[in-house]
Amino acid sequence: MALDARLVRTRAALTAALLALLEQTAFDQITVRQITRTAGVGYATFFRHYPDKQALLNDLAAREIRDLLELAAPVLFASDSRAACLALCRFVDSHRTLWSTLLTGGAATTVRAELLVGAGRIAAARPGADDWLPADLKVVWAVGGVIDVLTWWLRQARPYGYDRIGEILDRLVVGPMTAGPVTRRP
Amino acid sequence: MALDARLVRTRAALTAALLALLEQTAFDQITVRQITRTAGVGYATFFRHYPDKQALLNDLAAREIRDLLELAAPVLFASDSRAACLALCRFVDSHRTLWSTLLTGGAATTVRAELLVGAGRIAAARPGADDWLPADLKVVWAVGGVIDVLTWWLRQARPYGYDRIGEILDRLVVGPMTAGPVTRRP
Amino acid sequence: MALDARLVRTRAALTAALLALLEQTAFDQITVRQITRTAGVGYATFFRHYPDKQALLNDLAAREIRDLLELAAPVLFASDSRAACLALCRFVDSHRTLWSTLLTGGAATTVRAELLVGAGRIAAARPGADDWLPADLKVVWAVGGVIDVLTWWLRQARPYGYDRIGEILDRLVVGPMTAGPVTRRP
Amino acid sequence: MALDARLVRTRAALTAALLALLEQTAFDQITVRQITRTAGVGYATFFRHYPDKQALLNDLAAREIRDLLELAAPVLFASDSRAACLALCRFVDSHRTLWSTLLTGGAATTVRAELLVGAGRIAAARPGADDWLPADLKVVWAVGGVIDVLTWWLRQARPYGYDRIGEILDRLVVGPMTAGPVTRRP
DNA sequence: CTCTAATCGAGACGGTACGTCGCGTCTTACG
DNA sequence: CGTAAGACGCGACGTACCGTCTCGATTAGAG
Repeated sequence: MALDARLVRTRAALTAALLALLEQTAFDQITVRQITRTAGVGYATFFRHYPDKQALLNDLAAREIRDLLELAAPVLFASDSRAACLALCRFVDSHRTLWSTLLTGGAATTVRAELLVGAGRIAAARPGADDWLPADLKVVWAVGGVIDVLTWWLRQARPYGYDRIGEILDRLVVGPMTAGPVTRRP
Repeated sequence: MALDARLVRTRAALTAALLALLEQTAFDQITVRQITRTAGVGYATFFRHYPDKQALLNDLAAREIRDLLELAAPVLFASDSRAACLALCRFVDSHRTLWSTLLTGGAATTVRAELLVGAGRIAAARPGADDWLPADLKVVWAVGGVIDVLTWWLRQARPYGYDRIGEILDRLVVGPMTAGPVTRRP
Repeated sequence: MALDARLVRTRAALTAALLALLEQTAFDQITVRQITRTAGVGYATFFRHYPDKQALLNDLAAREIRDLLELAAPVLFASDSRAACLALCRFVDSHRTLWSTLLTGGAATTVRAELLVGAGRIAAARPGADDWLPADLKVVWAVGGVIDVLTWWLRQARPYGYDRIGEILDRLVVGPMTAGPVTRRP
Repeated sequence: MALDARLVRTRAALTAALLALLEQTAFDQITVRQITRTAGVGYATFFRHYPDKQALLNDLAAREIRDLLELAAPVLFASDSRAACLALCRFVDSHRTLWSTLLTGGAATTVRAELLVGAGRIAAARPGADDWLPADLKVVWAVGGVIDVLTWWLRQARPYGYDRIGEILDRLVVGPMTAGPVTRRP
């Protein structure tokens, strides 16, 4: 059952190498050779663990995304959306470097797609009330909005506190979905 | 002043070919050879017009994006945001195939980035009131939201009317920026 | 009969340009574009005068070679071979730059072949006595030897006088063909 | 120390392929793709072994030329020049196909240059007596003469025996260098 | 503590696409 | 309305990377 120690070590090295490279370069521009050299691993060894580059990225992202979605799901349906948003931002804040890489680095497209799929699956399981907003647009909207705000946040040099972003998220993303028709400030 | 007729013809052929291919394949997967074959043009000829694949896409996207932004700009600042949203959607609707390709095809990332830059430039020229929402996040948010909704829209098999999407846009994107703090429906 | 004046001018320009370039570069490395630019002539114009690069070189070389052969022929058959050799060298000396280019530049192979053909034709017309040396080898030998010596001569920084080379030619090339079996110096 | 077996096999295949093609085509007209296809080797693989076409030819020629020069050197300096010439011709005769390709095929220019360099190096090591014939001209002359005669020989349909050519070589090339001033047959 | 099988490094290899260059043709705009 | 300029199709170049493969050389973990 327990995996060979070398196996674990090599995969960790590859994952770490990809993350390191993603901080500098777009995913598409990274070559397998760069990854293996950075990881201090033989070139062919890469393919003994992953069928290709994309598989490594997926493996890497999938784990984190699964965790994030467990926190993000309530954002869509929670009764207390503000608390949910705050929890979400606190999670991202505590994995700041990783998520910074995932969202602002070259993997953004993959992560966005992966998140959409995950969120869609969750939403499908909880059919919401019939609404002025189609259900799947709701998902696209929520995921897109969250990613946009988080990406912006993680790009800031002196970042805002997670509580402030949580509040912004709540107002920008959740608000208009639950709120009634637009009402202007006086 | 007038350009050589062959020059115009070739560039048009290349642009059309790329668009055609983008409907089927992700931009990164398209090869220059596919483009030139589709365009009925010699391989090397491509490089006499564009330094590389990306340049052709940029050239193609930049034109449409410029037009779109002239319509989209008011969305951020118009007093009558609903009318602005409707105009925006009507424009996209009347170039449906093209924008469908640009947003749902392989060029999405480029178009998003390009739109962000353009919108950022416009926004910078009009310093808004100091707000609970940072100015650049506002831009990211608005552009991201518009793209997300439009992308979803263009992906629908039997699309909604542009007027309905315009209203959704107004409520989802513009609403929370101009509205006061979240107010729940009773 | 009289050729168009422009025609003559263009051909002269092309010929001169090729010669100029041959001083620096091997013939194979010279491009038609270089030639036309150097000649101050449109690219396509080249092909209105010569079917390709080689044709220009042939045209250029053929004329000089014809002249040279009229002097060189006697070398093979003259009763006074020394005088013939001297005449040959005097001719080359008086066209030193041109022949320097032809023999030490990139056209050497062509010139050698062209000379062989010319000399062969002359030799065929004058069937020599049956000999220990096959007639066609005689031609190859004589032409090769003359070219080798001349090439070496033209490459010298401070060249020998043409009279000295004439004498060397006589001893090296003509001597063994006319002389009896090898006789060593005591 | 021992080279990878695949490496050896591939290089041998490439060398053989080039030789085969050289029998039909001038070196300049041969493409790397022809070579690799003939060798049954991937195109890019060629460049893992040789920086370009010329390098393969050099590699191929250099080996044979080294062997030849070890036999040819005595021609210049041997006391018994006739025996040396015979040995030289016997060597070429026993590698007839290869040398036929090298001298009468498209590689002639390269081989001639390569031979000149090699012979020059050997001659430089043995400063000869001060002579009426400059030392370096002597080398040019000897190498050129040997090549001319051998080339002619190898081109003959029904070739002369190597002994006859050896004698001719001796009389044509060696004779005039060692003999005194020209003496005519009575 | 050994033995054996899994894992590894190294890198050659067949492919495919790249972007460049030169040839020789053929169209075009201009004088 | 003819001609110089140059766009074009073609195809070879040399480079880069992919994913496969074959080598030995460790080296982990079961006996």
